[in-house]
Amino acid sequence: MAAINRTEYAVLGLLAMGARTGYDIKKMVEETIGHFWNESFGHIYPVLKRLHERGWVSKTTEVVQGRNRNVYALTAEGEAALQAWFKEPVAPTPLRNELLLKLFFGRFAQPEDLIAQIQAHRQRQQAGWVQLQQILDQLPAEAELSPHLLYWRLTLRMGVHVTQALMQWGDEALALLGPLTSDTQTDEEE
Amino acid sequence: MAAINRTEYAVLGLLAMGARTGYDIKKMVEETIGHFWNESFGHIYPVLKRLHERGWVSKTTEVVQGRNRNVYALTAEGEAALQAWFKEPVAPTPLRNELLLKLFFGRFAQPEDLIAQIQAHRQRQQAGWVQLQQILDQLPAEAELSPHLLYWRLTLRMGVHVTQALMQWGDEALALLGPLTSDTQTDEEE
DNA sequence: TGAACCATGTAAGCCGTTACATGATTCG
DNA sequence: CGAATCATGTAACGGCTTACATGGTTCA
Repeated sequence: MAAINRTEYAVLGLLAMGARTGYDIKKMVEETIGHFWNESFGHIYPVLKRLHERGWVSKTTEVVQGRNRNVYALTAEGEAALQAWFKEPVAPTPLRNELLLKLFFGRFAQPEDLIAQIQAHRQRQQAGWVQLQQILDQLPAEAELSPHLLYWRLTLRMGVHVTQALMQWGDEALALLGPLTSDTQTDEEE
Repeated sequence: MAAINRTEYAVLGLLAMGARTGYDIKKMVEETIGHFWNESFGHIYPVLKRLHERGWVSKTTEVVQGRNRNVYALTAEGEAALQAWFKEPVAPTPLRNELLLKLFFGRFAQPEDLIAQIQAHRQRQQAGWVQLQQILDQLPAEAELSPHLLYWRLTLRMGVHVTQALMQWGDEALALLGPLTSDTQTDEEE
């Protein structure tokens, strides 16, 4: 109940950054914050509606070539709400790490399955790392162009740090589980 | 829809580890997997009911001193389902990192607010790190007692790796944002 | 012509939390 | 006696995704 709807702030932020329509917002999510945030149409449109009712965004319906298009923009109230949000502590996200859950119950699994899980995990991190590096390498090209760059780099850097840590953990975990081949599972007294 | 209910597997796993009642499960969540998983009564009881209807757990009602107590246990089908789950790839968690969201829109914030956010984040990580170390230090004492220990250590080690990475990132971020004091915000053309 | 993109929205439904409701026992 | 713990469950509600429904434009 007290849970603040974070989608609202993602939408406000993207409108501040130049998004104009619901469709725009969805596209920008994918192109920019997609590495750590996702939104679906089914949520964006109702949120825009609610934001409008609350007076945080203005709504103008443009008719472009027979088609209707709803153009939204931040109002002063919306801007103030965004400002206030920056002062708000981040809402604790419910913890739910399925890999750790599987691992925690690892004693009931076949070691091969666990090893496969960790290897898959390591590969995902590896792929993510490569992608992050590519984006970071391309960033400086358009530097100075946008005052947002510093902040974008910051978010990417968190990705790099965490991804590296997860790869290192993966190596460590595999080294620890390596000795356990299928024979170890066989001792099943209680 | 295709999204598998992960709570079900958390419940199955905890029953395999000795939990007997809904209350037990909730308590064990807090005592063991609480660092990366949480469950509420309001979800556990319905899940147990569903699991029972599906035949994955057995249900026995004990009457202990006038009180009713529902004791659950894994059935063969439940055990098989748990086994199968270990082979299943982890379901991708919807990404939602509010700190990164705030940071990404950082250009619209007062740098002081962002710095405060990162400092708070760093302190949370620091506290978490200390806690993890304490748990890890106490673990070896009861080593050999439980075949689960290896796996528990693995989950704790991921916490250590990630927490360290987040602290390092925090330091880096603070160093980058430090130069930006309130004067920088003042240039507001556009 | 068909695919991809632009564009908007609703409905169904699960996931999950919080609050509510109840009541016994144990321990300080 | 009162707090903490054991114990079970429901109701309300919000968050969010998926699927459904629709239709125009652009480009290969």
